[in-house]
Amino acid sequence: MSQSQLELRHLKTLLALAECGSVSQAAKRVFLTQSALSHQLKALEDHYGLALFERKTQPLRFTPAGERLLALAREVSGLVAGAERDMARLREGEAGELRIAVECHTCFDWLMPAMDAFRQHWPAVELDIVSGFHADPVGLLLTRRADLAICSEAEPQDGVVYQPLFAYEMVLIMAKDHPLAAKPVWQADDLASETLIHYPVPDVMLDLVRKVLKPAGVNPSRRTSELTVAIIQLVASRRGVAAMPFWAVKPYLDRGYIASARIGESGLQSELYAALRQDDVLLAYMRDFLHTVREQSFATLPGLSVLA
Amino acid sequence: MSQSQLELRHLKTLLALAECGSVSQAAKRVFLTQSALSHQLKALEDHYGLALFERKTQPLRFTPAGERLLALAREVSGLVAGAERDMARLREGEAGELRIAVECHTCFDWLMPAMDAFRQHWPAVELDIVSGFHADPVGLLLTRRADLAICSEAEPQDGVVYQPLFAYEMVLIMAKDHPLAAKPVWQADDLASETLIHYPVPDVMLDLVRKVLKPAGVNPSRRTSELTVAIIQLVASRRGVAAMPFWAVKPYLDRGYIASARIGESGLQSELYAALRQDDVLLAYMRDFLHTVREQSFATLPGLSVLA
DNA sequence: TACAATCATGAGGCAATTTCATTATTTTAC
DNA sequence: GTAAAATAATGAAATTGCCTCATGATTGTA
Repeated sequence: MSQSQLELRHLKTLLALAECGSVSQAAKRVFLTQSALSHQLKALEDHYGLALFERKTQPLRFTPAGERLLALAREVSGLVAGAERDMARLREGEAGELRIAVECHTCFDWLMPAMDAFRQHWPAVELDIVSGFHADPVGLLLTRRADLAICSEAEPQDGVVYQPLFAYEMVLIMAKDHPLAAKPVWQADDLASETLIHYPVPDVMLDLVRKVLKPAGVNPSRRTSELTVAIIQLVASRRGVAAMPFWAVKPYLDRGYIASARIGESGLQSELYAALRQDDVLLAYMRDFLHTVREQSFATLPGLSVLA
Repeated sequence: MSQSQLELRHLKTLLALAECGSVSQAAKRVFLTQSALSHQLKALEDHYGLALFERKTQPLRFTPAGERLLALAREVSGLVAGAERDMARLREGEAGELRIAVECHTCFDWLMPAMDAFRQHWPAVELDIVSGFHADPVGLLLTRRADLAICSEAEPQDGVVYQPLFAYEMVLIMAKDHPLAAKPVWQADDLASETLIHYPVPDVMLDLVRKVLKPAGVNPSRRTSELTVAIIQLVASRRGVAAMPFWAVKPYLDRGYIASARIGESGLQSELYAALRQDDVLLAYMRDFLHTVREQSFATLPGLSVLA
């Protein structure tokens, strides 16, 4: 019967729990085991003599007591984050440079809000996006034309460190009245007679082509577009199909504009890493930026999962 | 090299540190050893890579980094306290009864502000003071005419529990031009030819008489007054001397209205306890009231010390 | 200068938290 | 409806981290 008092650790757990809707998912978010969180939550409930949430539902529902503690967690976590930023600035100064190289188009969806938040917190750090879509963003790091690169693979390289951001599933989208719209899982062959719509980037940067179509020897006809919304429009108008992150198309799926399918039996998983120069890993504003990206993304994008 | 993150425990330590001005005093306030706090603070400084305060001064001075964390602590502690009150209300309900029996006049100095704060937090609890100064306030508890008694000794009694509040020193006050005004320590004999001014209560409730004068067989002439300010006036006008809590007379000492002396070599220590019925010990509003009293008193009264 | 008070430090003990392994329960799929 | 999968609870073992103890260093004071 542990009688330990409330700690910030507990509040962080509650926040993760509210965002994930399940104990096991929340456990991944705070890098602990499901068991640890189960014990921790039970200890909290014992401490206050109150149930904090109903376990029999999915996603779980908080009780009024749970809601109250959750409200505290929300109030406190912002204050703590602000104080810790100030501590970092006191240690390392206010200024710095953060030029970001981006390799994927959809990244902008989550990058922009994160950059906006970051600008508020670190007004003296020069924040930039390195223009163009480079096939080798990591090269830009070493030649000091960028300070941070967003990439989908962590290829070991001297002097470069990869920090996991998050993982998500790429889904195939098609018109609602597409003949195969009801098929929940598509295989490479199903795409043989389709038109594939994608961003105008080299094939190596298209996971669907590189990981699925090429290995299967399937080569559908192509069409490109720069803008996500334009691709959605083309798909809805039966001009072809496209592979998109689930979180990018969920709003359109919910409104019934298009249909979606899983790619391959176990789905096409995508991962995102931030690459930094080894020397910059400990920079406070760098760490804070990555933290902001993760926080914001998990809070706003549906279907994300934690990346080791 | 501990890398543990910030916890509420650390913030509480910083608050105690700011109020006490020394690590060892703060340690008593949070019921830990000086060593524990020293380790804890060092861990914090290591964690942020910043000094939090200068140890070479008395009272210690916070660095800007320390001030920043202290500010966080102040913001957060209020929020946490509020949430924990709400949790208690959720568990036990809003209402209750809290009738307080008081045995000493000066208690009102700290009791009133505490009661005001409490009323804000527990509007549905009936808060009262049991009128008159009873020689046996604990009796009122058992006959259910009071729910809490303030007393200066913890005499064991069935069904009654004593909770320590705080300890302080009683000092002798006299006119500034009193012949013995420069004497730093008075003994019982020094009072033989004085007039002792005190509240109109039985001798057993006067620590000076019971613990010092009676054992020494000294019996000075007396004069009584109901009001603290009136007693101060009489003392300043050379009508006699009085024994008062240090914290009650400090403002007058600072302004030079009167002089003070220690009573006996090691001073006359007074203690205050709250007596409750055993059954009420776990009542949330009761615990919160006692907590409020301690917090408020330590924050506003000078020279208090912790009571085991 | 010595003494008292305060603070720092390292080692050791202990308790709180985490993990592991397993069982119970709920949800999903067929 | 049952089987399989996912999720949560539980107890025991292990680890981690915190606190205390004992002692030495430092600061302020008579």
